[in-house]
Amino acid sequence: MENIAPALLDWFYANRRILPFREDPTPYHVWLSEIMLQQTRVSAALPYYERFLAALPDIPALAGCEEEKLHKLWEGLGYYSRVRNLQKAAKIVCAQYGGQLPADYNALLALPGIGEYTAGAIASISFGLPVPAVDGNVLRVFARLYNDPRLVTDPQVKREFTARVMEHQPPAKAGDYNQALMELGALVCLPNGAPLCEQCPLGTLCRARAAGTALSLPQKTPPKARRITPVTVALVLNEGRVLLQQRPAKGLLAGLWQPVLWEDTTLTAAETAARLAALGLDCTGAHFTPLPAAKHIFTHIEWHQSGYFLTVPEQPAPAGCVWAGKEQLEAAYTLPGAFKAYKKLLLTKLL
DNA sequence: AATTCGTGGCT
DNA sequence: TAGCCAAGAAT
Repeated sequence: MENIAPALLDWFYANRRILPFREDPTPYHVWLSEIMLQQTRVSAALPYYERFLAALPDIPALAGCEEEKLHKLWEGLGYYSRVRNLQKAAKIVCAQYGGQLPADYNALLALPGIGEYTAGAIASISFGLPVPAVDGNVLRVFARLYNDPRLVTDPQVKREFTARVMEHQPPAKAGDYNQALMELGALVCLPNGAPLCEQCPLGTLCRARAAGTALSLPQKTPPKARRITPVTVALVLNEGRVLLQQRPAKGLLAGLWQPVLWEDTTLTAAETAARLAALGLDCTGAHFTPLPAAKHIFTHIEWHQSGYFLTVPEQPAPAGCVWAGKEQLEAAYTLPGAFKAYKKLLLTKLL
C-alpha cells in the first residue's frame, strides 16, 4: 500500500484539536495525559489534567504527594491503580533518573503503569523517538485501512498491525504520525456507528471503504457478561457526620473510602443492625430508614445497592472507620463514583 | 491467555 | 433501555 503519512500529516496539521498537553508537551505532561487517557475520553480527562498539574506541577512534587491527596485528585476518574502506579514511577524516576523521565523506550516500559502503548506515546511525542504507539484508535484505523477482519484483541494480530503502523511511520515525525493516527480515529474513523469516510484523508486508500465493510470493523472478542453483586449500605450518622470505612488495599476500588457496607448480600434492617453491632457500634435507639435502591455498573460487575440510614449515639469510630463531616467528605476522603447516589443523599443530611 | 481493574457519554 | 467502548496495564 502507498505510504499514508503525507496525506495523514497534512490532515492532522489542519484538523488537530488544541489540547493542553499538546501546548507544552514536556515528558511529564505527556506522561500524565497518557495515563489519564487510558480507557478514558479526552473530554472526561481534561479537567482532571488541569487540576492535577496545578497541584503537582512536576515529578518531584508527584513523588512527594500524600496518598490521600493523590486519590482525591483522581476521584471520579476510575482505575485508581493508575494514579498509584504514577506515583510509584515518579519515585523511581527521582531515585534513578534525577527526576527526569528517561528518553528510552525500554526504560519507560519498565516503569509502573507504563505499558507498550504509553511507553511509545511518551518516547515518540515527547522525545521524538521512532517507535509505535498503538492504541484502540490505531487498531481501528488499520483494521479498516487494510480491511482486516481478524480479531484486533489477539496479541499476535496486534503485533502484525504494529508492524504495518511502522511501515508507514516517518522516523523524523514519529510523534506527529502517532498522534495523527489517534486523532483520525477519534475524529473521523469513528467506532460505534458510522465513520465519517467522506472526510477521511485516507479515503482513497481505505480497503474497508472500498469493500463497504468499515461498519463491521474492527472485529473484537465479545465481552464477558457482568456478574450481579447485591450490596447493602449503611449510612450511619451522628451529629452531622457519617461513618466511613476504608476499602482493602487490593482489589476493586482499593484503599478508597465508602459508607459502611457489605457485598454479596442484601440484608434486612435487623441483619444490618446485627452486623453493625458486630463491628462494635452502639446502635441504641436507632431507627433504620430504607435507602432508595441504586445501581452502579462497572465494566465487569453490577452492584445492586440498597440499605438504610440511621442515627446512632456519639461514640468513637470502629477500627478501620472514621467519622467524616461534610467538609471532610468533600475535601479529604475519596469516595468512588459508585456511591454517587448515596453521597448526594448524604450531603443533604450533613447540613 | 484470560481476568481484573471505573466511569460516563453516545446510540 | 441496555450495550458499546474510550490515547491500556497488571497479573
